[in-house]
Amino acid sequence: MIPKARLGKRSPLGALVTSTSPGINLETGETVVTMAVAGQQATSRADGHLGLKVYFQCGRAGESSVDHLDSSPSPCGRSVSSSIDVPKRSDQRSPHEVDMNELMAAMVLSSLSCSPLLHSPAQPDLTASMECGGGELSDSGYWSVGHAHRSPAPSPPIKESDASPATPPDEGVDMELDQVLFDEPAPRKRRNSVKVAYRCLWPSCGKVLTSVVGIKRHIRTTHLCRGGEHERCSRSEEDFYYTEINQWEHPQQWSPPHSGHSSSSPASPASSPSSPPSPPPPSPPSPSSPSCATLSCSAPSSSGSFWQVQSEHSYQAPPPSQHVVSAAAATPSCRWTAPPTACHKQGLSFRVRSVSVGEQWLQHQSAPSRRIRGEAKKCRKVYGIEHRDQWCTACRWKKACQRFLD
DNA sequence: AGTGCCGGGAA
DNA sequence: TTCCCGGCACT
Repeated sequence: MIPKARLGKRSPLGALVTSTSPGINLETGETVVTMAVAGQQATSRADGHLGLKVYFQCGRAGESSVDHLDSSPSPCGRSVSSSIDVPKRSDQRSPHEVDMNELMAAMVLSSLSCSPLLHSPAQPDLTASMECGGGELSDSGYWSVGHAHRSPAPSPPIKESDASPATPPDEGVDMELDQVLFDEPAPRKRRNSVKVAYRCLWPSCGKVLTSVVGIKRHIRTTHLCRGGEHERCSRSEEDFYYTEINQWEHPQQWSPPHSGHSSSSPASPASSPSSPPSPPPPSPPSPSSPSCATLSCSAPSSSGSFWQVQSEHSYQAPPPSQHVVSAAAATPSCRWTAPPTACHKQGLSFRVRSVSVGEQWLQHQSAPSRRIRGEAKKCRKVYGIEHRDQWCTACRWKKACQRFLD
């Protein structure tokens, strides 16, 4: 869900950035996955159990319309559309084969839509696509390699109820935006230099595993569904309870889970997102519950990308003469709180919150361009509008107050 | 609605 | 450069 209020009038990419979530055509039963990134749009349509088609289209988002395979080529000269038609096998395909087709489609989609530098076969889109397609393969085992070595955080769980277009957790898009907006080649870099592990966030657990499958299974079996009575929670809730941790090649940059700095680690019960001693098992996120959706979508993944992104609010940059509050040195109690938490430090008011990459993008949209509203009294408040002549010059000119600095 | 202040225009 | 203000962001 993109809050329209703070998205800004225009995208820094110069184009309307949209991201539609996978939807299911009720008439045809198709699963349609559409991505639109900065003028590129890709649509993946998985024909349920009949076949799989991937549509990819480059062109302006505004003028593009998805070309179906059997339609004539796009009349738009700037649009290049291509499609990959996976041979149909309508006769009793196992779910495994369906998933493999979706996997292939997602791989093709990823290779087409991502920048040439992103050539890893295990793209975050895979996860999104797979899960959007209705089949999460993580339990089958062969996904674990891709998950274990991909750099982005595990994709938020996309439930069947997430077919609503309101919440597109398209991490592929977000990653692209992330790179574009932050001018940061980090994800690409991390791909080569980071090992990924997954840590259980269950209070007083902190188990670290190297694969999503493993950590999910651990959570599901150990914490959530002891005995596996609920099939449902095994599909949805374990994502809440693990986080991705990046182990950099430089060993000193990654502290073990139970090191002395564990107070800042998500495994600490006191600082974990589900810090209450007995965290109520979060109900499966539903589109009708924004807070739940935000939490569920952001908590698992943002924890993983947390280390890279959480201090990038440029408006938090201290004045030249002041100290630097680094992300790593932030108050631990503020770092791992899922709900928005305000930290006040030496007059600086800033928020540290676990957010998804998309949310971070939104924050970066608004944050750098406008300084945070100061809490100090301003000339207007002190002197009142009737004594405007006593205001500082900046206040008189409706500029940032120079007299009562924050 | 009130406030802070960015961006931009006029002098 | 100085001064002013429209309008957005935020509370």
